[in-house]
Amino acid sequence: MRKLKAPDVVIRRLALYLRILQQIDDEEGGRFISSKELGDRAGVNSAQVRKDLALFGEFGKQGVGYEIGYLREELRAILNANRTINVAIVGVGELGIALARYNLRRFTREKHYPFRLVAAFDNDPAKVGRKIEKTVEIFPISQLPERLPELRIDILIITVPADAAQAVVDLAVKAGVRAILNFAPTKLFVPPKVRLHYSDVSLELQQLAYYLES
Amino acid sequence: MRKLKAPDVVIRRLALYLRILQQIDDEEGGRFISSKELGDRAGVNSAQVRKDLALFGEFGKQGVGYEIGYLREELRAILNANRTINVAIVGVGELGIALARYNLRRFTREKHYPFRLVAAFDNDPAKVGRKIEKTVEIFPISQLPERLPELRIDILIITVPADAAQAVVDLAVKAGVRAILNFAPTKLFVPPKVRLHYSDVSLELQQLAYYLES
DNA sequence: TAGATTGTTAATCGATTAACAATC
DNA sequence: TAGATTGTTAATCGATTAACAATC
Repeated sequence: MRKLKAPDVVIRRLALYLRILQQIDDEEGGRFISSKELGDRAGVNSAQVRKDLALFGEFGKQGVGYEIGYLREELRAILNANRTINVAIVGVGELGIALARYNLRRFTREKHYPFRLVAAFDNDPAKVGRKIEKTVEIFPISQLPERLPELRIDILIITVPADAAQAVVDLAVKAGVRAILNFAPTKLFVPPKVRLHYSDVSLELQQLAYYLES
Repeated sequence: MRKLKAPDVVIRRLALYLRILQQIDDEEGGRFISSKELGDRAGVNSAQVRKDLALFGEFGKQGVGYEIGYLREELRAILNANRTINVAIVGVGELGIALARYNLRRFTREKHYPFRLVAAFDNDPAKVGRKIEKTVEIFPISQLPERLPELRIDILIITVPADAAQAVVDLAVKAGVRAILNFAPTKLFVPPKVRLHYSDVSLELQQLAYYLES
């Protein structure tokens, strides 16, 4: 039901609020936080904090604010951060390996990090069959259709070259993938029910370049 | 002057249009493109394409469309993609190295790729003095203030751990940095004249997780 | 010329912020 | 109680889309 109403930008901010609450809890252990303070830390207006939260329920007390531990758990539930999310990477190049290790390290070290890397895929015969950090097996991309349901992969990270990305995505969509994070610098096409986000470093750089003195 | 009027989201789309035009030019070599077709390829409305471009001039011909080579050069000029942009990376961990190599490779292989990696910075004595791919020297972070002007660094990429990022940024700001791309999963504070963009993988994953079935 | 497409104005849509009664 | 802060409605702001005269 909630999927119907909340805009994407609100979900992004909820994820940010959650991160902030987890940091506060770890470091300070204070009990209540006002929308003003949470907003300041997140860089948004306090009215926006209250409005974002109000889309999902009433979590605060007038005159007091939000109980930090309670709000944190509510946000974890809303964002599915209270269960393990299985992630796989397609494309075991430099970036793929860097992201894999980054993810493995955070999963090992942080008690609440929900993203577990369960597999990697690549077409290079020299890579297939090997493991990343002795734990994550590398499968051929052709095995995506079987492995996706078998390993209960929730999110697929795409780090193959741009000209290979659409074919990978087509295969994954046919196998029923629901969420994709694409690092390839190209637009991809998926059916509406599949969630697709982009992370595009060279587009970011190009955007920043605009603001330099010419 | 142009810095005054164009919203951030327009600049992002201009960078996308430019990428598309460069691809078309490389592959097909057609002469004109309509706002309809460019919009379809970019995933935006044709009126939006025309409005975005109209902020910077009149680049099209009624009844015909936009001459591809001409529009491409105009966009390259607007976005500063027609000159070399010097980039440096602070934080030579997995991600930093992956981004460095990725950038070096594209600079070598693509004739119009404007981003050149000129330096890296890290505090690990085992890394300082070594080079990435035999070309990019690693300096201690303490040398940021001298190297920034000396190497004419335009954009700084931050890949240090979250708890070290603000100190790095403070140092860079004092040394006059103008644009920063931050990969550390934390909010950073900079004066308004400094342009700061974020690339936050775990926030993206958390956002995607929301859309999964609970 | 007739058809197509631009540049731009007007209409719509959605998101952000201000304001305030309710209430802890 | 008095002060503070929520949840929510109303006002504002800005971005997107539709429409169309101008014109290639």
